[in-house]
Amino acid sequence: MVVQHRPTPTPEGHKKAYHHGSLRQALIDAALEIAAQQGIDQVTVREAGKRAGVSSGAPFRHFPTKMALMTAVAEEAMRRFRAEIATAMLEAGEADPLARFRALGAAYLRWVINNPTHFEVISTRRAIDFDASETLVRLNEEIRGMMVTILEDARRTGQLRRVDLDGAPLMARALVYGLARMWIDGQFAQWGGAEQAEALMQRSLDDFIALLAN
Amino acid sequence: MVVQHRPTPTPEGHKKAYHHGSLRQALIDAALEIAAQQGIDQVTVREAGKRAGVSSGAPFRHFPTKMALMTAVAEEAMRRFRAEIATAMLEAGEADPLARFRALGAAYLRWVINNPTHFEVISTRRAIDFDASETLVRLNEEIRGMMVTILEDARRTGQLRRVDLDGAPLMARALVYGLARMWIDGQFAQWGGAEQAEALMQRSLDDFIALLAN
DNA sequence: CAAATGATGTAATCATCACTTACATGGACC
DNA sequence: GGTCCATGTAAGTGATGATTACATCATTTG
Repeated sequence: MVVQHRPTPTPEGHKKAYHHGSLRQALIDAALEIAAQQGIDQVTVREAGKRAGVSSGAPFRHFPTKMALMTAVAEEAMRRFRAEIATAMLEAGEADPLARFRALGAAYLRWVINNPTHFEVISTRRAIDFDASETLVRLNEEIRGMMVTILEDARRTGQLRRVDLDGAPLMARALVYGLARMWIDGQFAQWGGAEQAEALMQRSLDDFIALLAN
Repeated sequence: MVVQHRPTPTPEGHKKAYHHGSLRQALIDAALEIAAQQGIDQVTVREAGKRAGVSSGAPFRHFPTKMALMTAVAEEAMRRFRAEIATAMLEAGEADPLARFRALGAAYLRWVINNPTHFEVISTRRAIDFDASETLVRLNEEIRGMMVTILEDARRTGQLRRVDLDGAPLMARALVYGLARMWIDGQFAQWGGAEQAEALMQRSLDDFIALLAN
């Protein structure tokens, strides 16, 4: 269920307050929930309002358009996505660059498999106004930067084969993004469920790293 | 404008016929046109009917739902896509397998860049019922089959490095699909227009082939 | 040839959606 | 206590997918 956000929790038995308290966040949470449960196209402003316990017009006090709401949803999703990757990077610690690259790719793909519709929101930019959100642009750039830095490290320590510095990051991004989108777009369906797909993806990642390695 | 399909052309001066003649194909063409001009989400059954010169209810005589219309649209798009790739394969002729693989990838990516919304229809399966269409399943499998065959040839002739037979095709697909979707999803926007994006993609393809090659 | 038939169109209608407008509520500040 | 204003409600607008009842006309058939 949707978590009710109230800075001053209503005591038991009190009648419903006219003002929600933190409707904005409640709407974002509700939209994330609808997306996860029923898919991105099933998210409606009305339903988000309903789950937050307000009327169909109330959300428009906080978001001028549905796209603005979905953009806020994307920011929340992107924060979670980046957090998962950052955690994996911390766990990878001082491993060699290609091992760190593998950890990053694996964390990326695992999050996508576990949160397909949330990844769809942030990757397919159809429902959001990506460039209007500094947060989205920054977080996206941070994730890209991590990958570039790792591959630079790999090159500096002589782990990379004969690919120039510009070539490897784009290739790596395209591969990981391609695997992720193949999952989102249902092109892994015939190969079984999430576990099997994740295994195939990680194997592809390993194959790629084997090609990259010196 | 939308081409009017009439098996028995109406003589000049005649009043408009009550029956369209080939409304089904006209609707598909109209939907393709709307998608190309205004994006996939702007396609409405009403507008497709309007461009075909019929009322808003007429399309439902030929397609039970909007999804059925979009599935037919996807079939037409997929036919064109496969035709472009098949032509490139013919032109590549008897070249060595990796050169043929490059030609396939380049043709794939070129078509995507020139027909972004049409590729979006067939890759993002959100608006269509992919599995319900034998045509879509077959054409998709044909394209995938071409790539697998080429990479098998490459392996047989000793062109491939140390990747097993299962690994290379998935990696190759994911890379090409990833580049294509990055374009569709607007992740190449900061790097310039279509020409520059195509150059970057083909360079990535070349880098990948260099890694694959023995 | 003329009537029956069925495919294919129209017009009107419905429910749902994003979004708007007019008004109601109640907390914060003086 | 009174005023202001952010935030909510209720009702309504126009677009859309889809349905229904009816109109038209090509084709078949006696």
